[in-house]
Amino acid sequence: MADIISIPRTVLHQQVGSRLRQLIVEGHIAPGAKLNERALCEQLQISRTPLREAIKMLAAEGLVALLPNRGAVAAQLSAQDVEHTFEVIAGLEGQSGELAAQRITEPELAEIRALHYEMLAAHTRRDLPTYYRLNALIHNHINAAARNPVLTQTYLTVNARLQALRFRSNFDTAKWKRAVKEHEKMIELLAARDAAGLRALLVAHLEHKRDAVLALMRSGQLHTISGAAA
Amino acid sequence: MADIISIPRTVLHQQVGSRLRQLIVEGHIAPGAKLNERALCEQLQISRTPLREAIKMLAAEGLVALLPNRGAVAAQLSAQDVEHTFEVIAGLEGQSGELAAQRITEPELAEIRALHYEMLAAHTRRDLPTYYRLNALIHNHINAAARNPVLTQTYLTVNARLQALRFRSNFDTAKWKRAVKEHEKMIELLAARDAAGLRALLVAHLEHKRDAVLALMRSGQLHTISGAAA
DNA sequence: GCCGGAAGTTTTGCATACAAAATTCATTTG
DNA sequence: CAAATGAATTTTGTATGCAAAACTTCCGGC
Repeated sequence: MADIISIPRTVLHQQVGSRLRQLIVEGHIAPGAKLNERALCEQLQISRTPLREAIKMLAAEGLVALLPNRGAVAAQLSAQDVEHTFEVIAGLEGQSGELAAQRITEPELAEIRALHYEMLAAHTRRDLPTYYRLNALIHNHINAAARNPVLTQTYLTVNARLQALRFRSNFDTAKWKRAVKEHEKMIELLAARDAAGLRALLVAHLEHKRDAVLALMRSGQLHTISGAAA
Repeated sequence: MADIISIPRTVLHQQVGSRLRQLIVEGHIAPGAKLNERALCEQLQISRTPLREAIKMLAAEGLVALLPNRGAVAAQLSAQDVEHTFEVIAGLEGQSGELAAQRITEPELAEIRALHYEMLAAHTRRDLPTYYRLNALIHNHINAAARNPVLTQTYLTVNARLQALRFRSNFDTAKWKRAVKEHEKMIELLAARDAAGLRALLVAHLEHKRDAVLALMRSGQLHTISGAAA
């Protein structure tokens, strides 16, 4: 019964995996940076075995790239990679919205509405960190309302690669305003149970985000090298 | 669509990962079966280290489940898991079709048409294995025409979980006929560059497949490992 | 006869050891 | 002085060793 609570000590390679994932997604390990096993072993106070197992997991998630006989590096997305990844994310989030519009309950909708108002407050105060936190929360709630753990898991895995770009630090005021507008429309469509409409909106929303990120990349404000991948 | 990068694999854990993936997807390791490290080490003639690293990769892909202090088992999907997974696959393949309709070239379309006629021949001969091979080939070609490696990779990873079900051994004649009809329509929509139409068709196609698989699961006819069935 | 538990065995998880490949660095040579 | 070469060092990849957890077996008690 208490299996949710009674997992205090998980296996080491899982812990290391979570920690590494955090380090990469939060940018403490920059895209393209080499993952030196000895250094990480010392830093995390573990031996190489669980570290290597964790690295292999992150490689399967697409967060690191394995170079034969040369270890692993944090994944570095080219402009094309970013486009492709956003395209997939748009599809996943669009489907998430489509399903959520069909399956969301009134209490869930109310909670999202509340979060939306909190977000408006953050926007008014120009409080970007809080805005981002609430923005992510709203998207997570929509995702949860879709009631499909496989979809959620897939979304989180692919999205982690984009989060590693750390494109949150810059934000254009006009674009911010548009994002807020889009969020307002989102709530309306959810309330109206307009599945197709919400899908379309979310896809458009992601396209705008993609364009913003690509613009940042081109302007060099993102530490990403436009490689010749794929 | 196998990995394009089929350079002679130099790293052992990659080889082991591919082999294990094959064993699970092809049903030689049944869903729910325990992965005994010692036994697999002897069978594959390797030590435990690369084996364990490979198992961690497969766990990240969702092909095996890790039980703390109790090793790993091949993933076993519940009816709900199957529904959720098909839902995601439908979205991915739908998007794949949508993009393919926009991006496919004439030569690619011609090749798919040719494969389609070969498939019709296999259907007429009631040659199920060839039919399946060609069916998979056509879907892979459509996927390739979408020109999004991230989408392809995501699709392959999620789809591998379903392939492990080995639901191909049984096929109803009426359903087979419908599947052929759907494929015919698919080509038409591709030729007409009807992106929305192809998406809708593929989603419906996957829904039918899902229903067939769920019916098989309920009747307990699943997990019957038919031989190579060449 | 069946259940519970303790000793023995197996298996897993982590650490370490060893070998091969890659990188570094100094030296040599044109 | 620059490029090339080769030895020394570092780093990765694989195998093995050891301890803890889980499973098995067998025995005694009810």
